[in-house]
Amino acid sequence: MPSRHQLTELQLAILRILWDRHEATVQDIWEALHAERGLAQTTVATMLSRLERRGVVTRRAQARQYHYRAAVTESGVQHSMVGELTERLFDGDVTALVQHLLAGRDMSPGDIAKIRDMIERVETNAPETK
Amino acid sequence: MPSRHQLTELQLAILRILWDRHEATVQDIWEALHAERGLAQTTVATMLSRLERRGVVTRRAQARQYHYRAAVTESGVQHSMVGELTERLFDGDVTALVQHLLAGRDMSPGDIAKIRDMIERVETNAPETK
DNA sequence: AACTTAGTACTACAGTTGTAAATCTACGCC
DNA sequence: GGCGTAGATTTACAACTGTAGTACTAAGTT
Repeated sequence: MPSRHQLTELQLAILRILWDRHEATVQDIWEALHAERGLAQTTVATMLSRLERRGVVTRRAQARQYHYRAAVTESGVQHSMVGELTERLFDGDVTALVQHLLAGRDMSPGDIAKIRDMIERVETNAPETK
Repeated sequence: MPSRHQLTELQLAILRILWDRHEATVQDIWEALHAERGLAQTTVATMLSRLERRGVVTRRAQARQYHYRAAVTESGVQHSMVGELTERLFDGDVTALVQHLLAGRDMSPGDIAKIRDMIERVETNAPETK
């Protein structure tokens, strides 16, 4: 089990960029973010340093600049954060989470149909997977 | 849309208790929590005061004691927290979240079957709900 | 060799959380 | 009517986050 990731919105925004382009400098990330958020470059740099210290990203110095990479995978983070939420809000019951999604007005009939198809596919391909 | 709830593990633990019993004193909550967490009563009291200040719970004085109630519903919190997570991790795509759940090893075949049934029920009862 | 400059590191600060000790206060009892 | 006490309020503090200004440093430029 990979370590529990507890990441905030801004931290995730940064990670999303790193997942997208595999490697990026403070500049790159600042450019990608500052339109919507109007952050200073130093803010982004500070965040990246802290994430590096925590082991969430890695850096590599090149030509007077750091090049950052995500040290955690997107699906790993999804897994641990969804797991955490399921634990906290639905007492670990994944079906309760899905039930909640189906009951709310968050899904269109199209979405539901899509999920039905996904399930069909899963059950067909691995009907007996323990 | 109800306000965005951003609640931590301990805050949710407290809310879970309030949701369960509708109303509780600091004592009650402390008793329910201290076995697993070993918190001091004042810690619980501090948390409750802060939650009250934030409007997450309400209190009512009675016989030299406060009686607390949740000011937010469980499904409301679920809704906003799941929504937030879906936004942050799956770019708002609920089906991507479900896909993630189906792809991971978080679900047993029984869970999947259960979900299939849920969907069937939803689609049968409200096939044309816009 | 001095100057500019780009980029990093250091410092700072307010707000929140988890944690709890210390203190205040009103009741009920002798 | 003074006193113990149960519960609330106040105060405290370290860690983390978001935010960013300031300082430092090495590279290239003249």
